[in-house]
Amino acid sequence: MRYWLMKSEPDVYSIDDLARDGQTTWEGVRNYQARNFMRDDMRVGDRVLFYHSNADPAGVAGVAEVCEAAYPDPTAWDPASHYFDPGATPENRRWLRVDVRFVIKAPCFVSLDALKTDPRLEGMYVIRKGMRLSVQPVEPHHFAAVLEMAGLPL
DNA sequence: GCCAACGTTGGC
DNA sequence: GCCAACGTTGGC
Repeated sequence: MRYWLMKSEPDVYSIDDLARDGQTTWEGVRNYQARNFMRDDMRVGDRVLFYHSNADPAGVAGVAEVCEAAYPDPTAWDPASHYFDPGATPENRRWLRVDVRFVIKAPCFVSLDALKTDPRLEGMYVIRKGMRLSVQPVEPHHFAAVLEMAGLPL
């Protein structure tokens, strides 16, 4: 099993929205590196740190699980979609999405500041300067440390 | 809302 | 293939 961190703006879709819905489609990824991670390395059952970005505070708000592996994202060739990409067509679909299901909300929200100050998390992608990837792999020992900080069992 | 850091685009 | 211009991300 692999571990991931996925960013969502809570004003758009928060951990509480996922708890309510139980499951969601992770559409709108428009970065090739993030897409390639989903396409090449993300599998059903992988665990995901659900991260609130562009939030006050930003940080890890809960855990999700991949429940459907990467498949084409139809919003890419839908002109009415916010995520429409003129370069994508039904012939060259370009972008992918996955489905994730709710696992648990963190009893203790783990702020970005807390992530930055814990020495166990040295080198974690999300705390690197300028790291904007919305889908990023997480080392198993980093994942375990974040779970502990969140007050969650392994 | 500001703006630094990045990624993408397109002219050449 | 370079690189300037532009758009986006996301912390603050």
